[in-house]
Amino acid sequence: MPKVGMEDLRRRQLIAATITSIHEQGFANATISRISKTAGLSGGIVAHYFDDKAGLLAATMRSLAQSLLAETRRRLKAAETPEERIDAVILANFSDAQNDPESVSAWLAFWSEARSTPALWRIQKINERRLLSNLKHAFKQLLPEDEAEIAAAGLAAMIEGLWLRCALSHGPLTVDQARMIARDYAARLLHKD
Amino acid sequence: MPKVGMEDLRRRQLIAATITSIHEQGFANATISRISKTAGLSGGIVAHYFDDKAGLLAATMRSLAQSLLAETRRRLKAAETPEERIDAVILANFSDAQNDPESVSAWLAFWSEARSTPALWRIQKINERRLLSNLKHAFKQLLPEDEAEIAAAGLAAMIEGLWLRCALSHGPLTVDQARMIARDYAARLLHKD
DNA sequence: TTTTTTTGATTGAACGTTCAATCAAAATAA
DNA sequence: TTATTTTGATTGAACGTTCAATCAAAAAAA
Repeated sequence: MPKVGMEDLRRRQLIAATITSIHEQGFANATISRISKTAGLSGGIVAHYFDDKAGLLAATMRSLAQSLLAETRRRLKAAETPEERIDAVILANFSDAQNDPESVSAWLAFWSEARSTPALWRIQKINERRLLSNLKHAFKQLLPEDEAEIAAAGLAAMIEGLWLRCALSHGPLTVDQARMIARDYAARLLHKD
Repeated sequence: MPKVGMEDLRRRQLIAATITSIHEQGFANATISRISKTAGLSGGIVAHYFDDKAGLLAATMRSLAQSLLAETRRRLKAAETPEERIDAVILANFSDAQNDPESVSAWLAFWSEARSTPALWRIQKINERRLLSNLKHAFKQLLPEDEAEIAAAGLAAMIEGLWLRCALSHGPLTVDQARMIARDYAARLLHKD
C-alpha cells in the first residue's frame, strides 16, 4: 500500500495553495498549473483528490467557512449572556485566523464567483444564514422582535463591510479598528432610544 | 467622413453589455465574444473602441464609479447641514440607479478583480477615498476629530457591507431596508454617549 | 472618391481534462 | 525475517477547447 494519510495532507496543501494563488495572482490566474506548482505538486494530482478544478474551489471555500464556523462555535461556548454571544460572533469574525490577508482575498473572490456558480452559492447561503441566525437569536433576548431583526441584519452587514474594507484598503483600516467599530455599533444598537 | 456620434454610442453599448454579461454569466465567462454579442456587435469592435479587453473592463468600472459620483454630487449640492450631507451620501449610495442587481454584481466582481489588476485598483482607491472623505468632512463638524474618523470609517464599511448583502442575498434584504439601516446607524453615531 | 466603421476569419497561446506509466509503501505469504 | 504481490500516489504529456488579439476586407457615410 502507498503511504497512509496522504489524502488529508494533500488536500490541505492544495487548498492552502489555492488560497495563496488567489491572493497573489487573482482568481482568474489561479490555474491548476499555478496552484499545483505553489503546492509543490504536479497538475494531475488535482483530479485525483478533487475530481476537477470546480471541486478544488468548492473544497477551498468550504474550508474557509469551516474555519470560521469552528472559531465561532468555540467562542459562543464560552459566552453566557446575550451580550457576550454578540461579542463572541464579532470577535470570531475578526480573529487573526479569519483575517489574514490571504483568506480575506479568497473570501472576496468567492463572494463574487458564487453569484454565478451554484455549488459555491450554496456554501455562501449556508454561511450567511448562520451568521444572521446567531445574531438574531442573541438580539431577540435584548430587543423587541422587529428591532432585533434589523439589528441583526445591520451588524451582519457591518461585519462583512469591514471585511471588505480590510481586503480593499491595504493599510488604512486595521483589524483592530474593525473589531472596535463593530463592537461600538453593537453597543449603540443596545442603547435605549 | 464617419458617422457622427458613433463612438459615444458604441462605448455605452459595450459598457452596458459588459455589466449585463458579468451579472448573467459571471466575470470569468464575460468574454469579448459574449459581451459583443450581447451588444449586438461583432467581436472586433472592442479593439477599435477600447484597444483591448482590459480597456473595456477599466472603462466599465470607471463608468460605474462615475455614475455614483454624479449621484452623490447632485445630492450633496442640495444639502445644507452636515447631517443632511451625511444623509445625502447614504441616499446616493442606495439610489435606484446604483442598486439595480446588474450594477451591484459588476461592482462586486470589480472589487474582487481590482486586488490583482493595478488599473482597476486605482479606480477602486479613488472611489474609496471619495466616500471616506465626504463622510469624514461632515462628521468632523458634528463630532470630535477622533470620533469623526471612526464614525466615517464605520459608516463607509456599513454602506459597502449593505451593498454586498444586497448582491448576495437574493431577496431577504431590500434596498429600502438597507437605506433604513444605514440611516439608523448614522443617527446612532450622532447621539451623545 | 476618401475615410471611418464594422465584420468575421484566423492565429497562437493557455487552459482543464484525461490517461498511461512509474513509483513507493504496505500487505501478504512463506 | 525476506520475498512477493497489491494498491494507491503521482507524474508529465497529449488532446480538444476556448480565448484575446490581429487583420484584411467589406460596408457605410460623407
